[in-house]
Amino acid sequence: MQLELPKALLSIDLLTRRLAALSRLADHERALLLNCQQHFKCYMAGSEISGTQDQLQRPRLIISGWACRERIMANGRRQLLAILLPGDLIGGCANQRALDLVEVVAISNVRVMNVATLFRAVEEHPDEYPGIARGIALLSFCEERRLLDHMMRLGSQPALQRVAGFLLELFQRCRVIGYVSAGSFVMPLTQEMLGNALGLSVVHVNRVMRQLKASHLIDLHGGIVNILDVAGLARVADLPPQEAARELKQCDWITAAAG
Amino acid sequence: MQLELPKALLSIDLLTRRLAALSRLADHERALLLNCQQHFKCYMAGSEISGTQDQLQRPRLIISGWACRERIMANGRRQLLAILLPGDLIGGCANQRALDLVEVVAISNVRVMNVATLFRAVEEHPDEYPGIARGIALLSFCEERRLLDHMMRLGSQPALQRVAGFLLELFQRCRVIGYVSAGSFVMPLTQEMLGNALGLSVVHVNRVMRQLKASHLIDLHGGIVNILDVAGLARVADLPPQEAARELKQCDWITAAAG
DNA sequence: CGGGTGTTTGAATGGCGTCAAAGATTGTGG
DNA sequence: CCACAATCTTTGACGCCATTCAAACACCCG
Repeated sequence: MQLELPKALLSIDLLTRRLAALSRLADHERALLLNCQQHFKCYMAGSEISGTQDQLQRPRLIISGWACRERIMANGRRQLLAILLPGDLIGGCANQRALDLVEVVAISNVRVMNVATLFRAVEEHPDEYPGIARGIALLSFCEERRLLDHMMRLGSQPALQRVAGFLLELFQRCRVIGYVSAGSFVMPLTQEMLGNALGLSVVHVNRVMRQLKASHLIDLHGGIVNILDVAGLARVADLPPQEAARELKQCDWITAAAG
Repeated sequence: MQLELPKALLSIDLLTRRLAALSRLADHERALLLNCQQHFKCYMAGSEISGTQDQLQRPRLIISGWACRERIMANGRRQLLAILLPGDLIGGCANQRALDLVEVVAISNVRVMNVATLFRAVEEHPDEYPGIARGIALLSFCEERRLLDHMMRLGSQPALQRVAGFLLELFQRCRVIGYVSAGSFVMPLTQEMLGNALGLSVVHVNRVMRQLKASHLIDLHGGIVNILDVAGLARVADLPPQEAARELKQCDWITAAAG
């Protein structure tokens, strides 16, 4: 499924894919994306990618690995507000978003690429790159929408549906970026992190996972999640079926390009 | 505390105050705000101010009354994502925010004012009205920050601290717009609505309120909340003291103008 | 091999939801 | 003005979902 291409091509291609799934890109826009290759940077799992202090957030693209936006309360509890996957953007929102003041931490080893020159080019000539501008705005829009979805989980759903909905979201997002094969994807989240994201204790996350496994909805071994029954999972998560496939349009784009 | 001024002056003054608290306004910017008086519209308590369908969200300012952004799950549960007070804006975010796709419902009777011409003027001549543009962006920023705060409550706090923190937020916001007198403000939220906002049952909201009253932190009669001990409430809500007074800068502006 | 980290399971406690029913409050019409 | 309905608040009893504590079990790495 993953072709062996030069690393740089693959990485910028990731952004091109995501943008193209959300917006129409002209040829000169694709060319700009290719020209904006910049230096990479790696972060070890657990290290801070972007802190609360950093005033000027440089726009960066996650190339590989998982990260999260996390806030820590005075009582010491951590809350993961969002999970960031390859193809997601950090920072770079001209009109400051509150989300950009939240600490970003690497979950697994993470490679990011600076996309400051790309952003500058688009900001300075917005009329020349309308497709990219629109795509970037939509990426931000999608993240905000996911944030609201997560808020609904935390406020109005019991543990089982929370976990089911969350796994489904991760599954669909991984599909979009081509990280799902045969219904499985690698999930580098410990159950403690899942708990911190979902407002549940480690122990109870474990129990719920067991329940989902027993219901033959998912399978889970060694950090690899296998979604056995998407529709069933969506039913448990209390999602309208249309909602469950919301990001599927992007997915279609990917699969068409791959086929 | 509330002077008897012509209604129209008071209403546009509300926006001027909020913007001035966040950004420096030049004289011609204040003049623009005065010139952008537009027709008002009233909504009965419980009616929908802005639906999910409305594609083109007109920017509107809440002049009086409370509203909320609410989403309803497939299982029928309501989740109030945000409370909107006089001086808050609905819609009008050029680059679509996901929040603007959430239904806005009037809690009490609500009067809103169309601010489309103001927004258009600022969008078409951004260099001419930098203060207003910045102020509007910051208003949106503040709402997003409150959204994240609320998410922290839902995900990482038990009932008592949730309610305490929420009441404190409402208190501070009411102060900023001059709706607090002698530590009290009118809160037109039923305990059921509080529950829907905080992810708690009506019954349990009631119990927690009783507990807060017994601790002499708040008093509550006939829809009027009296905050007896701000610091104590902040302690219960597990907020760092500095955080509790976060919007106080705006408050200072108001009190200085009133004094 | 041993230590560290993550997973899994049990038992006990408690926070919070549900059910039910009795006040309190407000608004409406006679 | 009172009567009545409707809505909201308050309280008790009960049960379940989820947390906590504790300990055993797996896995990875030096």
